[in-house]
Amino acid sequence: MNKDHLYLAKLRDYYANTGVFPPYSGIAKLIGMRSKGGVSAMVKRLANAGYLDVTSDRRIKPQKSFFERELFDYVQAELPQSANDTLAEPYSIDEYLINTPSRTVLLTIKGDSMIDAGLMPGDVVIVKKGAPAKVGNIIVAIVDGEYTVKYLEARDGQYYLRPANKAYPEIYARDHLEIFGLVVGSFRKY
Amino acid sequence: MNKDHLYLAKLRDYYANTGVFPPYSGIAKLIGMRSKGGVSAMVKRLANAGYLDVTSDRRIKPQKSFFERELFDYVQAELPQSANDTLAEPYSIDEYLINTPSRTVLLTIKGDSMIDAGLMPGDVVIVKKGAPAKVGNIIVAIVDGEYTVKYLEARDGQYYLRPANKAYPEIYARDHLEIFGLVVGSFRKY
DNA sequence: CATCATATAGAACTATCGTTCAATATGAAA
DNA sequence: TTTCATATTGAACGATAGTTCTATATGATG
Repeated sequence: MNKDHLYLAKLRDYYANTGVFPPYSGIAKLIGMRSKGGVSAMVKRLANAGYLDVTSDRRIKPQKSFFERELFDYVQAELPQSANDTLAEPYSIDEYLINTPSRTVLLTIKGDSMIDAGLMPGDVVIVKKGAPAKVGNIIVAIVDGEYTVKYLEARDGQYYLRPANKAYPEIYARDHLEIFGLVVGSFRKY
Repeated sequence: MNKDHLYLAKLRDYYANTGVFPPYSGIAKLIGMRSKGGVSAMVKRLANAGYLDVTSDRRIKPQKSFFERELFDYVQAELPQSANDTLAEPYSIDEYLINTPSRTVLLTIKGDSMIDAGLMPGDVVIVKKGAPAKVGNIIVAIVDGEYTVKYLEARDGQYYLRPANKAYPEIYARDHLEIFGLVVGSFRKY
């Protein structure tokens, strides 16, 4: 068992903070090595394992696996903090939430009209532009030139928008309901 | 008026795709300059403007402003226009939500005890292990060997757990309240 | 304990990086 | 147009990066 996962953890923290990797001498200091040669070997191992990529101009590039996180299960609560975390699955948040980057847009929730759907003011929703929406889906519609996040509903063959908050009225389009995109996810930072 | 904002745009795109900056010769090619000297000057300008930072070991580091535009533009730029969307790359949600990967863990919400806080069953919370928690924060505690996500509250100098759902009772620890970590964010997929 | 594979130390080496500076280009203001 | 400030070119320079190789350390396994 080698210490590469420890090194990887430090590299991840450093990169998350700075957005850059240090030079090999700096990495050595960071992970507690004394030689650049050792770093070079370690980087190659992490590259082989799919976490990093070394470009032709000798720069370290993070790969997908570099951003994977551990998804814990409730069951594991009793388990002591073992070094081996085989029970936690790797998980990439961006990959999980977004699969068509070019058609995907982020939008910040304003107001509490969707609060019963768990969308609080300040939450960011992930919107897939032009995706087909069904009744019951949360969508982004354009009403009076403004974007609105609401449930898409239908009555008597006519679509309308329903907020997830009884304090707000349902919205009926005059003639045509303009749908901007489908809400496929959301996130929030405390 | 100089072209720095164009250069910045290209650097942003490149960085969003790769997670790294090219060497100055590569930047020159990228932005259509013919000399590294010009790049050097341009980088200094962008650093002065607060977008970049040049470290003592001559590495280019993105600053906060470097990422600002993307979130901002996504929210606002989309509003007036509806079709014009070549400003590609989504900024990394992962980067936004997580800054200490090694101490960060994901946990799936079970049940609706935190539903008034906008945490629905199936949502994933981002937990910073061992982070200091204050009263009013949402935390992950270990109760009877299971993870529980609740508000941390205090009464008469004693900590207890409060669900965000009136149908659930408050939880008082027998002797010691074991806190696993602090909830710093959450996300959800529809 | 001895053996073997792998990881790290350390130093020497070369490529390449970013800096610098003078000359030139660009472009706004008068 | 002329003037003036700023941007860019291009080449030379020194510094430092990462590679490489050997020796040593580490640590697992028998």
